[in-house]
Amino acid sequence: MTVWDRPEPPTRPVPLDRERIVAAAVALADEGGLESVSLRKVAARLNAGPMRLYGFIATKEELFDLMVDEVQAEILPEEQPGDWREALSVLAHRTRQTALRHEWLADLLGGRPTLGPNGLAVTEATLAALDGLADIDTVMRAVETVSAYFTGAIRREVANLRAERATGLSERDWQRAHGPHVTRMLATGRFPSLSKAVHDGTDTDPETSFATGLDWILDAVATRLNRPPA
Amino acid sequence: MTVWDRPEPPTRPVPLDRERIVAAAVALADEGGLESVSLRKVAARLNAGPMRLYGFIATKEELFDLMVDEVQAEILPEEQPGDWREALSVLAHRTRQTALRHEWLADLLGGRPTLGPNGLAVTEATLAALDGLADIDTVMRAVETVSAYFTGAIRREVANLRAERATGLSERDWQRAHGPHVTRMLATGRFPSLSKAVHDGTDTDPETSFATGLDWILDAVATRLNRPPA
DNA sequence: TCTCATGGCGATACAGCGTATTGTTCCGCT
DNA sequence: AGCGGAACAATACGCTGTATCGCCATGAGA
Repeated sequence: MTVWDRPEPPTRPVPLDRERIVAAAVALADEGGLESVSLRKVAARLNAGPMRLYGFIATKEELFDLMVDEVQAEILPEEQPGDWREALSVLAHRTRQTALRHEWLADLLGGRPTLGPNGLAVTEATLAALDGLADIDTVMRAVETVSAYFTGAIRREVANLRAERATGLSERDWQRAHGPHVTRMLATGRFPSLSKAVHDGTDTDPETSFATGLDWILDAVATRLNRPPA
Repeated sequence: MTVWDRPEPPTRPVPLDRERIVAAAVALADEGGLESVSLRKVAARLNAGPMRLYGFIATKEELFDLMVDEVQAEILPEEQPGDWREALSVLAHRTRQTALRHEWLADLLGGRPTLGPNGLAVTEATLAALDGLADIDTVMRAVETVSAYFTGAIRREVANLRAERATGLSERDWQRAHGPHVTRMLATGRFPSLSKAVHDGTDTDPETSFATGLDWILDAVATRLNRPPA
């Protein structure tokens, strides 16, 4: 019985690990959004049956948690910059960029506490930026305020982006884009300030808008630091 | 053939309308969260088949939009208060309270543009509070910043609330509550600032935390107003 | 070297989902 | 009186997350 007679041993299935699973899930989400991530499709990408995944995750939500943690690795900058303000600003902007690269992240951002290694690292980096510049409680308030801001801002930005994509491609022209409905509503005269804003407002690009709001908030933070611990 | 002989006409089904549909959906969501809102269950509450709903909505997402707009009615205060700062503050706090009454709102907040009548009314009220106090673009930046903040803050608050509920009921004790995982991670020494924060930080109640961050931001807004139009 | 237990894995199954399609039934108009 | 059309119900399809079960390859022990 030579080698040639013996059949190859039945190919043991490619071993799986969380890394590969999460990578597949992220790829799917990048291509078709969160809702096109199904355990079946993820498994299929790895030539496995759906049930195989349950050795590594207990629930679909857990997979989402892993996905979030995975892309949070992209948030941390290579090197921490010098002053607290730049550090926070960089973290915020990198979070935004990550969310624009993985739009589904916007759906998950802030939805659950991020306790994974990368999530903790991001939190650590944020806290570290302000470490020693004020009492702990002030620091925490600052961190929470800043991150609440960019969570919300990113979410809205992505939401608007999708809405624009859905109605056609007009970036300008709220009115014509969002269909006659808004136009009609504004015409009722019940929303004078809104009408004025829509009519006269300059169309600021999202990035500057994001940066401006962030700057305001960092200003506010600045005034609470440095102030001696009373 | 008297009335008594004639059988009652076959009970025509109770007429449906969006209001009743949305009310049923909101009730369902209040009881069991967003994920327990299914078209079948909503319809069942109204003694109807699932397909009946499609006369009033085209898609489940539309139902969600209607639900959001419905509860946004709870945000508008009875009377607009005097100064811009209080107006914005009240709107933010009322949004928060609404989200605490309807936790599922946190899942939807900021997820899609709110173009319904109540949504527009809320936007109008927000813009109106600042109307005339600065050039339009500054006003818009302010509105967006403030609402990005409270969107994010509310989301996180609800997320934490759920996490606490899930792990048991300990409000304090991050560590023991979130299980050994966080404890172990902190013990690695890779997150010094975070450890310090968890260890030494006072446990601020969510409402004050929310209010404080909001105040900071309103301070920041204040410094951009009043400043004469250059 | 043979045997048996073990544990990973695939298949199957189930209940539920959103929605398309297809009947059916009744109302109001001509 | 009869008919057109709309409102409504039933059925069906493809998909979902997950529980369960039975198999079979592998490694340990005799």
